[in-house]
Amino acid sequence: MRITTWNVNGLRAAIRKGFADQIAEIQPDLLLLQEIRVTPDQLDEEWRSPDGWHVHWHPAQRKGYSGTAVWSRLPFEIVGTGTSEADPDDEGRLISVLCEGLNVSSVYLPSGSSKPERQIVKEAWMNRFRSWVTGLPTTGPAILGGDLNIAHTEKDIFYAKANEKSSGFLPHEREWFGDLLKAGWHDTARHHFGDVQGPYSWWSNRGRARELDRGWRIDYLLANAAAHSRFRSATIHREAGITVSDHAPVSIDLD
Amino acid sequence: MRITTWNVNGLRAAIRKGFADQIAEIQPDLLLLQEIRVTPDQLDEEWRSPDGWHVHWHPAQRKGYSGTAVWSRLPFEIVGTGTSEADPDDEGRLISVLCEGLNVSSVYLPSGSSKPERQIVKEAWMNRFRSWVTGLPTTGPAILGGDLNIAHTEKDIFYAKANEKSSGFLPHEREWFGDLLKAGWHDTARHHFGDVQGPYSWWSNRGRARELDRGWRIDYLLANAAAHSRFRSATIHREAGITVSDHAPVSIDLD
DNA sequence: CTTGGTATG
DNA sequence: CATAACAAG
Repeated sequence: MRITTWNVNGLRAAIRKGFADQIAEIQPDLLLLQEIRVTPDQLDEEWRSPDGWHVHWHPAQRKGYSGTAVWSRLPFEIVGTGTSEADPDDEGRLISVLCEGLNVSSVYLPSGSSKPERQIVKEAWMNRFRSWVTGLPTTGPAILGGDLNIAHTEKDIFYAKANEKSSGFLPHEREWFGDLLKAGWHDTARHHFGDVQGPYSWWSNRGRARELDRGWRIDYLLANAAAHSRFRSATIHREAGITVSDHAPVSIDLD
Repeated sequence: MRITTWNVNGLRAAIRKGFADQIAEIQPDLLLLQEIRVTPDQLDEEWRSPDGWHVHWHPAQRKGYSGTAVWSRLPFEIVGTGTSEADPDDEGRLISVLCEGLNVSSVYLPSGSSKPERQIVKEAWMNRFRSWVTGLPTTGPAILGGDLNIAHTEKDIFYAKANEKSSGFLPHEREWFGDLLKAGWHDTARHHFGDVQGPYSWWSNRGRARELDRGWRIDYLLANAAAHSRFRSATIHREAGITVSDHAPVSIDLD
């Protein structure tokens, strides 16, 4: 089965720019979306309940902002949203589902790059997310997929030196990500591609960052032990996204 | 000499869509602009001080909103802005210049169509404008050009019946316009085209209003007696504007 | 339906 | 540099 995660940077814009064709090409069984920036009622019926898919939307309260979703070819049940009972998750950043015994989450960590206040929000979110991950059931296979807005190592970012003080590549953010791996989560794409530079999953819209492949790898599919034992391969669809989003879709194939 | 008035609906957008070509085509000696929606400092030097023109900008205080300008091939002096000493005209709606003995004004009356408060503002503006017109020197030739946001008669609007209660075609607005004519101002385009339906100078962006020519004539060049004695012809450049603004440029040729 | 400003990424 | 909400026309 194929699981794909994609920060679409506004689903309505993505649809205009060829989202459907790219999904038809990638053929995921499970599709984790981030930054949908839409509520279902703003979509045509055709997109709100697309033919051949089971879909769950988890939009933000605020219009045109953030939001995640899960699309699946097979039926699934919602396990939960947000990091705890106490977390209303009104920015629509975390949704977990159970599909064919596989626990799959679509997550969109806040960006901290716009202003210091947002970095505070990001770090609070990272803390809550860590607690939430720790509390996940350890028995069945599980996948954490989404835009974590953090590049892990110097292999995951083109301009490592220049970004040592940038949100998304701060030492303590990289360490936070490392802790997830230490806790038994596998970075599937890194596992697949080995110790090479890249491949990246996000490029700034400014300048010619994408064309020059000056990107960051901030979109991940993390697998726990049970899921990782079924891992076959990983793909970063670097061409697929070009016309659609500033992020590339990222996929894994599991047995 | 040719005088042209044009509500450009955002000069920066107009420039992107071919403003320069249209002006080169029309070849005005005096160009009265409305709804420039820009301050000179937001323009490149090339547009702030265009080659071969004397230009005066009268922007609104508020960014991206309203504003008028006068462009002239020959030098001119500013006679004044706003309707009185007491009127700061901070929406940049009225500028008068003196060029070769001709008194020329570019005026942009408020629209009242968005909400009742704006209709109040429009009517206050109409009253001040009437006083201002009355106080103009009666000796030399004078032209009042611009977007008055009022269609005068049923010949000046496609859907007369449907718009009897619409701002821009209200009985007292039409009467206010009639009073200008009674005070000795000549509606040059109407004089030129005679008692026919149209030609219109503005079409809604909604539906296919322009294609179906369901428009309004709300852009005028009014001439006092001295100017009207020099009147030769009038043109509504119905094709020129199509790619640029929702208003067509309107011109007169004077001896 | 379009412009342009703003917030956010 | 792009998306989307908004205010205004």
